Amino acid sequence: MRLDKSSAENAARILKALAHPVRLRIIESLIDGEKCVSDIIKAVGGKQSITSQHLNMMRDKGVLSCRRIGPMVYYRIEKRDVITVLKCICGHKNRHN
Amino acid sequence: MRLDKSSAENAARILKALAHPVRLRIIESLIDGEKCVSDIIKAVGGKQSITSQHLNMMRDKGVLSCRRIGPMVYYRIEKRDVITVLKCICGHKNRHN
DNA sequence: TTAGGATATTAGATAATTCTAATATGAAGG
DNA sequence: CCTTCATATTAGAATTATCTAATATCCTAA
Repeated sequence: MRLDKSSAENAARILKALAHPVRLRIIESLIDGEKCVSDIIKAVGGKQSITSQHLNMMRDKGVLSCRRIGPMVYYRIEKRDVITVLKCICGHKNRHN
Repeated sequence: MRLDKSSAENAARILKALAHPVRLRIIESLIDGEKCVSDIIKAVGGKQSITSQHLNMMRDKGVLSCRRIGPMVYYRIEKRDVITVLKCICGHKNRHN
């Protein structure tokens, strides 16, 4: 795999962008396609401001991207690998490894 | 996928356990089998105390496990999924998504 | 042009991580 | 017993993440 210092930092940055329960749920809600912010808020059930901050953070890290259509902003998953990561980690609620 | 609040928290906990460059490198160094602490330290090139703290932290979260043989403690990957996560995230140094 | 809905930004408080340096423990040989 | 090598633990400082609440922006219809 050859994980030199800077690739490790890069990978860690992406993983940090995922490592929050609300952010994971946001990603899950976007698996089947883009959604506008208010729909994301409904899906994850959080406050507007916090959700917006999480969205912004993930966009910064390249995990999500967005486009505006009229007054709404639609977010979608840009780094599709995170879906694999999510599925891989979530298959393990009750298993031991 | 059905990511309820508590599964999301669980998944986030594991991802947090991975989301650090040194910890990723520790995991990489353990892919091909268990290693004692001093060999891990050599492999990742960090300080003894910090490496020990990271090892301990990942053991706490169930990512690693260890056994003592004489004066040495051997760590190994307990949650093999993290290898998939690592490979999946690391394949993307230069790709755009 | 202004009002309202949709989203973003900000500042500051609180909490969690990470690092540092020092000290502690544990095993084994002499 | 002591010493030494291997590892763990600790306390506190420094950094970074998160939440809160308030305010700002952006778009569109009237």
